[in-house]
Amino acid sequence: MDEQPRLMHSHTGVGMAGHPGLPQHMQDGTGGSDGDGRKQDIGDILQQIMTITDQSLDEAQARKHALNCHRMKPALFNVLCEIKEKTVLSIRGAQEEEPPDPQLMRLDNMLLAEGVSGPEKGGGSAAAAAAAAASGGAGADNSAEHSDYRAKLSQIRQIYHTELEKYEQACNEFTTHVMNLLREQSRTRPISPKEIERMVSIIHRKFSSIQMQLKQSTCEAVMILRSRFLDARRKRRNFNKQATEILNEYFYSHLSNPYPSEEAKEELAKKCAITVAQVSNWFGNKRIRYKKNIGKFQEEANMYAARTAVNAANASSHGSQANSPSTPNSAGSAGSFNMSNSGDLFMSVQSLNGDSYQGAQVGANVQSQVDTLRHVISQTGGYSEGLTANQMYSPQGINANGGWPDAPTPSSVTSPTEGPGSVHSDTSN
DNA sequence: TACAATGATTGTTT
DNA sequence: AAACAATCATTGTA
Repeated sequence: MDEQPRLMHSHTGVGMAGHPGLPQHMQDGTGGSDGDGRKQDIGDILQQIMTITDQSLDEAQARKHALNCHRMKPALFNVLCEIKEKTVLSIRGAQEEEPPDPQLMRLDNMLLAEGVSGPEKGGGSAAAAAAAAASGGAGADNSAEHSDYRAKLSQIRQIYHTELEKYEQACNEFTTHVMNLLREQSRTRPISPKEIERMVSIIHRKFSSIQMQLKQSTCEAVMILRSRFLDARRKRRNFNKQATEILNEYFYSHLSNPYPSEEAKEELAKKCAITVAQVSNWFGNKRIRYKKNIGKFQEEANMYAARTAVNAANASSHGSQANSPSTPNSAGSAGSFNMSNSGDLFMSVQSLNGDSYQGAQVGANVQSQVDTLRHVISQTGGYSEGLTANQMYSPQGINANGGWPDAPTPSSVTSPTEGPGSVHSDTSN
């Protein structure tokens, strides 16, 4: 590729350097035609080359100086530069364009997004927020983990920045060194400023490839950190007792249709201090595990049913005795709704024994009361054995293939009345 | 330490 | 898009 220029360098270099010391017949160009003479000249030149290392520094400097002062030197030098420019640049010109490396851009983007590069504080908190969102956890109880995560991240960040700085410094040092060297040599060797620039850009490219390795390993470290700290599956915490109770109360009081609407989920999430997604997960898990082994959950079901029944009974008796609006817990309308539907409620319960019961056609509040009262009946009637209770629950709640009846969810049918208020009244206490 | 319980994820189905 | 089913990984307990 650059064989030609290199040959030219060495040739001209030797020729020029040896110029002051050449035999006279070479210098005035008279001995060129003589074959024996030429051989002799070449022998002389070789001899000079061989002894070049024996020269003292002063001697070399003197030769250099003589060379620089030669009257033909500037013109000749320019010509050499020109020739070199043409050959070298035309060869290398093609590969000059450097398209932005997509991988490098990807790494840069990721480092920026993770808060490793970019502004210190904003980046860090943004990453932490993103992490919080990704993990889907409640902000309050894993803030400790997040601070731990942030600490580790800033550690990575610090290493990254010191390394990056080191690389940059080394790159600059090396660049200036090479530039000085080239500039120095350019006085005796045909090196144009353009070529120096080119050399610098080559150096920068080399160093940036080293930087890319640094970025890559930093990205890997961040990914490992993320998976370690933020993979919710690894870091899961059981919900606290209260949250579990709230969820279970809702589940067992809506046993025939345990599909909370979006509003209900939001309300539950709020009450349990968890996310809506977690509520959905919980209900998904609960439904499937309940269905898989109803017997196992019998005791739990009875317990929650009894508890909710007491609440329901209290509410009913209060209503019939004084017809008072409601407890402070439940909104006035919800309370009166329950009250006014108490008649329907018992009708529904009566019809429970028949096949005509259609959960979807009954208001959700009524439905929850029905679910509750099933348990009440099972308890007060002395049906404490699992088998009897199973007979109470499963035929209505779960269809032949094991799923819940394909009834519309409360939200689609009764959301105006069901919503947060009803959740509240169902699960309060 | 083994095992059950449990929250989350993933892939499939509806 | 939501639900289901299977599975993973952690937590709690005997």
